[in-house]
Amino acid sequence: MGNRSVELRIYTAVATIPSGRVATYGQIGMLAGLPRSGRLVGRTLKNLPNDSNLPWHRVINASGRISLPLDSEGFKRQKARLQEEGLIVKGNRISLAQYQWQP
DNA sequence: GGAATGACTCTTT
DNA sequence: TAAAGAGCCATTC
Repeated sequence: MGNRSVELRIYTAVATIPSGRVATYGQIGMLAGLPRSGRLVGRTLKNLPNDSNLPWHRVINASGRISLPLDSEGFKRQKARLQEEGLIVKGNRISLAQYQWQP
């Protein structure tokens, strides 16, 4: 098994989230082989280039909410993309019971 | 090596 | 349901 950077493993995990579903930061950490690394996952996604085609918008926090500031551009983009995929987003809330990805 | 950092999470109030 | 506290991890300085 070749050693891949933490960054790359997180990217790979995020890329597997299917359209119309969401995963939590902690969940992505687990899938990337980095348990309890939610904060790390969030920090890594923040550093993504704007032109990245990674489905970062499908990652939300364990409370079922978008973790970006409500008034930020990032928040608007994430919410819009999720809605485009058919999810119901009320304010910054999303139903994990209904949309959380179960790998 | 030690301290600070962040798109987090779990438990307890 | 919301708020506060402590815990966690890799990266950066």
